[in-house]
Amino acid sequence: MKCMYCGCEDSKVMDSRATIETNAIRRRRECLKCGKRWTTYETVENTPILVIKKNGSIQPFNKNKIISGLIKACEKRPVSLTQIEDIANDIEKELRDSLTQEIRSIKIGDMVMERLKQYDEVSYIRFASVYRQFKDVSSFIDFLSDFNEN
Amino acid sequence: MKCMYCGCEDSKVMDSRATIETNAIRRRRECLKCGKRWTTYETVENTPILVIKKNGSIQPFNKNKIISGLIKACEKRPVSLTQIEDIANDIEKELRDSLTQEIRSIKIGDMVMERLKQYDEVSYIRFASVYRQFKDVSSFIDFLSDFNEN
DNA sequence: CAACGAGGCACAATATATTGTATAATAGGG
DNA sequence: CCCTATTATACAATATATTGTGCCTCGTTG
Repeated sequence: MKCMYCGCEDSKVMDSRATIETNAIRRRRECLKCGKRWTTYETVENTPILVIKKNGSIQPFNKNKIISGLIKACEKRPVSLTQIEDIANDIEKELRDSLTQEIRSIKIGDMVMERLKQYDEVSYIRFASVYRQFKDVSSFIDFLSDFNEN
Repeated sequence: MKCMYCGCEDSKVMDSRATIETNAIRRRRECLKCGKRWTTYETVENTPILVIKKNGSIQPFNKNKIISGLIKACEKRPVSLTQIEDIANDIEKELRDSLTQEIRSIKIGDMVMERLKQYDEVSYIRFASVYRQFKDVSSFIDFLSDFNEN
């Protein structure tokens, strides 16, 4: 592996240990040229999560779409960015764990609502009212999906 | 490494190749028990970037703080989420490449302004005007830092 | 539709990583 | 401030990964 300091092409492993969950391997590497050391992690490939929108088109899942929607819904409300990130991370984790190939955008909309309700009723209601113009709540996530192309 | 399918503790490497940039190693693994295969990547550890706020306190850099600030500044403006992400990613990359230990929040504020100006003058001006109440532009990033604790 | 690039698969010879054991340093929690 | 968890470091014996070559498939592109 290339040295992250001098750019030298070769490095050797000084130590390698499994992490607690054994889901990753931590290695301590040393550059063969400059002798500097650094740490690497070997982790399972993050296969993109694909989302099927209501019109049938497919888009890669984008956590920031959820975050941006929640930021607007929670403006001036006691929901911190950290909590918003938690919600989005939690949803991503659940989607990855589900192992389902087909994830429908309607499902993601439901997951956002379900979690937001637990954090702040007002944001939840605002969330619903802001997007009242949509036929149903699930359309919201399609709106988020479209945000990319505006 | 643990099998991502059956949870078995052991797997072996079938194939390992350096990626184009030699910044990572891609391995093809096979579970010794269930025989299923998957791909892993060994990459350099993402060491947290630490930001020194104006009052001297230190916080980990959080890309989402930049994104959330830009989302508000670019509402109803022709700046897409993708472009906002590009700005934030570009800043993170520059910070990582700088190898500077000390990154002051004022610097990040400047970097955001500099890039936003290139994307959309109106958002840039709004950005400046919204935060006019602060003594100077650089205080904005401290505001973002505080968003976590609101 | 042909060309191309990327990824998956296989094999064999060689070089290198892994693992246990042990000590020290550091950061976070109580 | 101490206890604990995590990471860094070292060493030695053993097991395993790496690398070149070649072929196939799939998706993208001109």
